[in-house]
Formats: sequence, structure tokens, C-alpha cells
Amino acid sequence: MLDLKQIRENPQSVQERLNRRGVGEYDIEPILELDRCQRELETRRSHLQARGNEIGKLVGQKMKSGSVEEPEIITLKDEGNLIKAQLSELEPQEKDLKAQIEVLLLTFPNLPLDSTPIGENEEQNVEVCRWGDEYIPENPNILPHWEIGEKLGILNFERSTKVAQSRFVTLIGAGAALERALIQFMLSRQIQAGYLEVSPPFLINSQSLTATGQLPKFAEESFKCDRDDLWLTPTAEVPVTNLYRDEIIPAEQLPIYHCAYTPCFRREAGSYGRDTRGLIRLHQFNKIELVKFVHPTTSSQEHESLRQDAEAILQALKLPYRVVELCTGDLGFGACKCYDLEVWLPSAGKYREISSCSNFGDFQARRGSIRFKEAGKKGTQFIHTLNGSGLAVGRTMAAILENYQQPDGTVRIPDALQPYLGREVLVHPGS
RNA sequence: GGAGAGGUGGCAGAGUGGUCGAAUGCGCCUGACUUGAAAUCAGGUGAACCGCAAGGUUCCGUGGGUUCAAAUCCCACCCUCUCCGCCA
Repeated sequence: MLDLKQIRENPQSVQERLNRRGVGEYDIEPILELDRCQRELETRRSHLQARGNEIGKLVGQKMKSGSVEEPEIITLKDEGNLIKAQLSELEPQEKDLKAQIEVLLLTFPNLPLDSTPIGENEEQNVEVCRWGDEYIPENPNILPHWEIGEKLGILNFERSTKVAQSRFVTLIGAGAALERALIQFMLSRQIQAGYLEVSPPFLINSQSLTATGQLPKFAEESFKCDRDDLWLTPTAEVPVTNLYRDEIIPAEQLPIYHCAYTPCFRREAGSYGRDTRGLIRLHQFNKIELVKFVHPTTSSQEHESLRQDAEAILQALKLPYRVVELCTGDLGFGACKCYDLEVWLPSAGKYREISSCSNFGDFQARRGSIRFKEAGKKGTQFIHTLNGSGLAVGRTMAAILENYQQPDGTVRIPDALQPYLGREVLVHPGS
């Protein structure tokens, strides 16, 4: 959520930064107008209340010293009733304005940092670096991961549609073991890097989704359990960030680093024709998520190190990838800066997103009221939140099945992963 | 699902109609003592909003109601805990 005070005090600067996401998409003028009305009402209301409080005290004093029937008391009571009547008109108006402002504010995205490249869409994203060109396979006949996976007997899509729908998968035998090994491998690495593992609820309430920014604008993207105001988590970012919602954290406890494995559930509304095959775009997938809660002055450098922690997994697995910095037009709703890690998928001949590392500044902290207090200092401040995948497990599996595919149709297991899987190669069931 | 208890400041926990934004303890800050720390003693210390300021307003789970006046009384709802039932 944007800071209303900042909008009020620097409207042109806020508008300019919103325009970087897309000219004409966001107009702060309606908010400013509502805010002016609300503050005018607030002034009037609080003056009335002040007089009302005064009357209350006076009546109390006089009743102690005199009779209840004294005319002075009657007059005061009458004035009290008059004020009450006036307030009963003002208060709902002001409440309504406040609610309108809140609703509007929740639909506004975060302001991009000045360092975020300006651009209209993903074509203007900026490639930061490439890693592992030497690991790009030379074999020109690499099968897409879903084909090799089915040949190896470790993936089954058809039967999964029977159980659920399209865009679901069942992993079998070595496939299921491979996924489990990847989860264990990624978590172990991130725990070693200093992240405290958590295993949060997978069903989460609306308030949590609102705090991280999925609601109200992106309700279509998540699965909902209607009877209970609970949703299937679309990413561990939501439950993990919300662990600290409505809390004031002592500054000396910062930074807080968490990693979490969860399944993620997404409706993928609006992507009907895209990536219909394979592990790339499923309604349910597994992910290791990294979440940081940090002091505002450190969030940029924490963002860089978060990215490195995600990259470290790809490097350990020797999977070729590149780092892309999202331009303002492609930046996620709550992010002020974001790096995507894209892994090389030989069958497609291109890089595909496998991790997204975002800095949210105080955007989520405001929505979720996550604050910190510095000992001895007055008041509280909003913390900064960051998160990134470390990594998406299904896509990692896809990348391994392709990049480690051998001409004979077997798939080598990356060295670093072998101890977790207990085997060096995936072979056809018959051989 | 049934029965009961409870939701108060960073935390614990008093408070049952007025001077209560709220005792007390812990924590934290400042000072004294100390080479330093600990212990002890004294003082201070909630959050949010409006206002240039003085100052004002709001907040005791949430929403309504009664009253000149509500943490306190009434109604509804939400949540947590305990016990019973069912169940992985």
C-alpha cells in the first residue's frame, strides 16, 4: 500500500513514478480529492467530540456535588444530545470516505525504485548476466522434458487429468524421488545460507492475501474454499510474510530470514493456450521460497544477496541460466524492484523463469502492518520485505531432464544432487 | 459438532459506568553507584491520525445499541484456549 501522506505531500512525484508502470493506468487525483474531504470532516468531527468530552466531564463533576435535577445539568445534557445527533451524521460520512480511500489505495501498485529500468513490457527487461554457457548441452536432439519424462516412466499427465484436471501431474517412482530430493537439497542449502525453515499453513485467509498484494486485484488467480474464507496458497510468500502481520518486531531481531517448502496453487486464468504441456505451468507445483524481513536501509543490498542465494542453487546444479531485471512495465504489483532468474530449456531453445526475486520495500509491511521498533527511539517504522524462489521445483526438474539428457535417452543426475537421490542416472524402466 | 473459559499496552496481567489510555510486574530508555558489567536505587517509557504550533481526536477482539459519559451495561459476530465427541 502506498503511503497516503506521501501521496498528499508529493502528488506529482508519486504520479510520475506510477506512470513508469504504464501511462494513464493509475490516477491519484480521486484519492487526493477523497482525502481532502475526509480531513475536513475529521477536523469538524474531532472538535465536536472535544466539546462532547468536556460536557461529559462537567456533568460528572456537577452530579457529584449537586442534585441530578439542577437546570445547569439539564442544559449540558441537552447540548450533549445535540452533539450526539450531529456526530451521528458526520461519523458515517467520514467512515465511508475512509473506506473509499482504503479500497482505492489497495488497488494501487508499489512505486518502482529509481534503479528499476523504465520500459513498457517484458521485451524491455534488461539482461543482467548469464551463467554457465559451458553447460549448455551440445546434443541437438534433446526431447522436451515431458516426453523424456514419460519415456522414463516418471511423469504422468494423462492420468492426472482423470484425478483432477489438465495442468496437473503425477510423479512416479524415480520422478517422485527426484522431486523429494530436490526439495531436500534446496532447503538444506538455504538453511546453510542462514534461512530458518518454516512449514506454514497451505490454506490462508483473505486478510493474508490482501497484505501481500494478491487481493483485491488478483482474486482470479487463486483457488478459493468458499465456505471458509480460505484460499489455497499461491506461493509461500503469503503465509510466511503474514507470520508477522500486525506485529511490532524489536529492531535487534532484524533481519529475519525464512525459507519454506510449500506446494503452490494457481488458477492460471488467462493463460489457456500457453505452456499446455509439461511441468512449466501447472495448477499445483512445489516451490522453495525465501522470505526476508529487513531494516529499510538495508533492503537493496539484501535484495542482491537474496538473488545470489537463489542463483547458488542453479550453480550447484550446473544449470545454465541468465538474470533479467524486470522493467517498470513488467514489474509485479507489489514489487519496487525485481530480478528474474531464467534457466536454459534446450527443447524450447530459450530461457524460462525459474525464480523471481523481489524487493517490496514497505509496500507489504504497510498492508500487513508489520513494523519494527528501535530501542530508545520513539514510534515505529515499517520493515521492508523481500522474497524469491529458491527455486521452483517442477521447473528445476524440467531443466534437469533436458539439460542432463544423454544421447542414449538416459538422464544424468547433477553431481550435487546425487547424494540426495542416491543414484547417478535415470534410465528407462525396461533397460 | 456439544459444554465451558477468555480476548486489555512490546510481553505478562489488574481493572465492572465518570478524573482510566488504563494499576502492577517484566522489558526498554536516562541518571546515580561501579574500572566495566551485573545487582540495586531514582526518573522516564503504548500506538495511530489531524494540526505550522499550542493542542485535539481515536484505539481495551469486531460491529451495533443504551447513556451527558462505556474497557466496564445490552445485542450480534469473529477468534483463541480447555474438556467431551468424531477423526489423520
